[in-house]
Amino acid sequence: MRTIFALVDCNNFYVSCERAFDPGLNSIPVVVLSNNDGCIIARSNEAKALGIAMGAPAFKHKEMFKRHGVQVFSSNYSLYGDMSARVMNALGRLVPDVEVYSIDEAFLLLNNLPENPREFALNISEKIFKWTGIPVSIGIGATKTLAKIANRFAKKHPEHSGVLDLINNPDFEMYLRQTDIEDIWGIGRKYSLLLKSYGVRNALDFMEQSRHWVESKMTVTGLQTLLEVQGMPCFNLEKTPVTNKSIISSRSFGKSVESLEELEEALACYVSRAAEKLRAQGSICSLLSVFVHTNRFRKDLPQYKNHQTMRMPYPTAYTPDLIRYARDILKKIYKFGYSYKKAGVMLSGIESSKRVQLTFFSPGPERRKKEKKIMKTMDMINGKWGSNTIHYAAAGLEKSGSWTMQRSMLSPRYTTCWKQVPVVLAN
DNA sequence: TCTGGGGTCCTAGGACCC
DNA sequence: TCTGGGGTCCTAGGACCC
Repeated sequence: MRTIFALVDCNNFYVSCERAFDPGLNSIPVVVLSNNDGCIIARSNEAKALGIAMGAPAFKHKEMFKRHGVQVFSSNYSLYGDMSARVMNALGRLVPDVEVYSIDEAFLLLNNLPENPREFALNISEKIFKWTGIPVSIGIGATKTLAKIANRFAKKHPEHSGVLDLINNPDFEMYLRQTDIEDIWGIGRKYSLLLKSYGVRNALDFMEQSRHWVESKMTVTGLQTLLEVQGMPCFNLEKTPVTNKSIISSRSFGKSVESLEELEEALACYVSRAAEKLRAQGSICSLLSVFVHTNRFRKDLPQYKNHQTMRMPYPTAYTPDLIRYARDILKKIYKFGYSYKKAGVMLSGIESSKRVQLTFFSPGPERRKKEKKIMKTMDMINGKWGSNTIHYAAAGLEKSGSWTMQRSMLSPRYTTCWKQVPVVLAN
């Protein structure tokens, strides 16, 4: 029995989330910006048609936004996260084997279907739209990589009605020929330049290369991509969510920051968030890294960046300890006289909190128990009443420092905040 | 004035050990 | 002048992804 993979991808996901609650946005150009309203990270088809590039800095487009009546939104991650969960849950009701791959993508297995995979996929996409208001495209192939390729065509060409099945497709070679080398999943900018320099321009060219040659140029990961394009699965469906091996929390600042005190405050906030994620996956960590850097785009200002990692005396998920260590590192890498634009922390050396390797320095069982209880209580309160309901004073009492984010065009939290739930007036 | 955030995997090279 | 051969572990950096 042959495995059939499908990739479900939400169309222009963040834009579609905004549209789901504001139909006035349909058929006009819409973009969503990154944190601090910095870059453009999602575009409606109308915005794409205006030539607005993914990742372009928003400030360079202000004029054209105005000229073309582009609707601009700050990113609203509570809304997108919740809408994503709705889509994934809906998929789970329709198909037994679902792998949530990213906030807007899921892989499915479509083996042993009673009907034709394409018909089945069309039905999925219709139901998802009906239940959540989010339009999706579905690509079907013998491997994940081929399903990805199919998905691009399903999305780009309306004649497919949002679904393309590449299995036993008579035009298979044509689709591969029309797939640029850099559009293959796993082949990025660097490798596509290299491959093109050898005349390998599209997925069909790539498919015809020898395993040995591809491995010698692109290591085993490239070889896996080759086999996948040739129809041999190297990547399976991963149903169980993986625990992260590293957790990063970092932000660019709303305005640049000079003082050690403000950096400490921002870092304490990032550490709190990272530690929350760490505990949520039932982990503890033994390595803590801190980094800071100035604004690399300001060529007129002196530049500085640095990072340092420390191994803690014993693995922990206890926020106050992590804040303390982060502050120690910061003091070592902080230099007076620079305008800092970004800082962050990374937790690594992650292991399960259930199998704690005790060391000579570990606190006694009584204290560990107490720390665990405090964290559990804090996480529970913040989970119930909203994040940051209680937090450490080190993270700043007034969230008004110049480091806090700018989000001047934020839509309401339609689905995750009672005060902002949309109201329908009947009369 | 204004340029995101968060991950994974692989490899090479150094430190260290016997 | 000549200076072993393996093995492991760790880290930094590069490539990729969304």
